[in-house]
Amino acid sequence: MSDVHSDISHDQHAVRRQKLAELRATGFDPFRANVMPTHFSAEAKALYVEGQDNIVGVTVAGRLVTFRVQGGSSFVKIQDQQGPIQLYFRRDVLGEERYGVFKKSLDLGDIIGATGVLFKTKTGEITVRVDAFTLVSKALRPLPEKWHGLSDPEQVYRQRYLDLIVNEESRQRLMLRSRIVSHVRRFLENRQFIEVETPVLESTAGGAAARPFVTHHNALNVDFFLRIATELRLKRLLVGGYDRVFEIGRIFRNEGVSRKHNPEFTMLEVYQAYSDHRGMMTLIKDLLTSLCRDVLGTTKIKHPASGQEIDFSGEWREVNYKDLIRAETNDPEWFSRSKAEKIAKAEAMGLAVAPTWEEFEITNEIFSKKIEPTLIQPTFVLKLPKELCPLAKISADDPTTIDVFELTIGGMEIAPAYSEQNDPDVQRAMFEAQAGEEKQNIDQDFLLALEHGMPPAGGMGVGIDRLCILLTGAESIRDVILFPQLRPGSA
RNA sequence: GGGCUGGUAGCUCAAUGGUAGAGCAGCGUCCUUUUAAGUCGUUGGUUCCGGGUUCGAAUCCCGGCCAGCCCA
Repeated sequence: MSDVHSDISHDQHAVRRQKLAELRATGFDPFRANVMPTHFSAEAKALYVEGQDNIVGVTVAGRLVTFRVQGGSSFVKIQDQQGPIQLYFRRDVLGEERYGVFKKSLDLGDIIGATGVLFKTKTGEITVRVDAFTLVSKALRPLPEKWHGLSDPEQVYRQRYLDLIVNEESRQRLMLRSRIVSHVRRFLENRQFIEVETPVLESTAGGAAARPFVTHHNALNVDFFLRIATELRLKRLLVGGYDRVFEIGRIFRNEGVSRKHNPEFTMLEVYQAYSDHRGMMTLIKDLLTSLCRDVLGTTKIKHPASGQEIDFSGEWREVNYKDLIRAETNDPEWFSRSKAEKIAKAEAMGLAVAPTWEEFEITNEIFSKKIEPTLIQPTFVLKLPKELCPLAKISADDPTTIDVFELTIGGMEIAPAYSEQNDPDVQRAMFEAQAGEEKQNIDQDFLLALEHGMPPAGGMGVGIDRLCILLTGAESIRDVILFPQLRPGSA
């Protein structure tokens, strides 16, 4: 090309558009073409019979991710949902014209279908020798580099599709999340739990202590809150006679983002009539060990933050909240100390506490900052102070604590569970104590439901995102959420 | 919200006040079992945005945007 100004070889977008235009000029439009694959990549490879080359025919389809041309024969790889499969193109099989189209019109990133027969290369890779191929989508933008992949975290999150194409680790990790959620569903369904869906838009946001998002319904002209928990809805279903019920639902909390927090996240809540928090301990242990066994294939997983190995087999530690506090403060009389003494000790331990804090908040600061991060192996923390969970039953042997556990693994709270409060009068009193001046925020309709009688029940919440962090060895919640929340910006 | 770090070619990264480079990708050759294929040649830049200092700024200063980490 003699005209310097028309040289577009440096502009990959323009080059690809030109290739598309040239294809269309021959009467072929890839965006009007399609292919009917007979197998996914892994399925196709599984059909190969050792020593039986060029017998089994398949049609596969996927994105071109490697491209190695060597004269009259070429190896490429395409990738589908199940991973990559190698294709082998030969000039003497395809003919001069089609082989020319293959070499000149296709680019990395294009989506193609190919029909051919399976064989094994001399290096032992099961490969499709291509008899025919079709371009079914032209990629007008180049893929990120094949070796280093895509590592800019901003682009990984904003353009997750690129991350999924080029970073095998991300693809596997996010696939694993789908399998984890699927397993949780099957596990609970096998135990007669019923999956339900409850409203995201609520007129009072209850069931947890968190700041809600507010939105507006135009036709009704009222504000709604996005739910911060599914608890109060699911308990209404216990009243309604659904004895075992669960929801895997998106929860919204209007708080900061961090390695462990996304403003919208997924929570499993499970309620089982005639059970209690001890029953929930058995349930969560069975659930997690079956997840390890059936999905991960191991009961020992690496915990990158601590360098330890978390072992899900064997007995799980059970320890009372108050005992952990007494040990950490080295003070058997901690719970009878004055507020001033508690503040002084907490500050001596390097914690920032404000004089306006309640005593249980000071104590809980010690738990969440000093103790929780050290609980790497699966640990049931039992008998929490009653102020921390106003929806649980008071312990029979200690009226300052409640019948709950918090399952902590890898230094993270994974699952709190309660013996659910079903006394409507006690529940009302606890709501009122918690609400203080904000009595209008009390969910009166929930209290009405309790007055109709709720069976005794165990209930549990499981943070699915945190569970996935743990089971996939991820370092951030953003790595187990397909599209994590970011500030609006252009990709 | 505060502190620290970063933003340079499509991607991964160099260039520490003096002509912005490399690898991969792209473009043009050679090559019929490759595995980050190889080979010869070659194009490509609003250095995140806006000001300022300077003879001269990717680099120093101020402001802003976005991201990551830590803290609240």
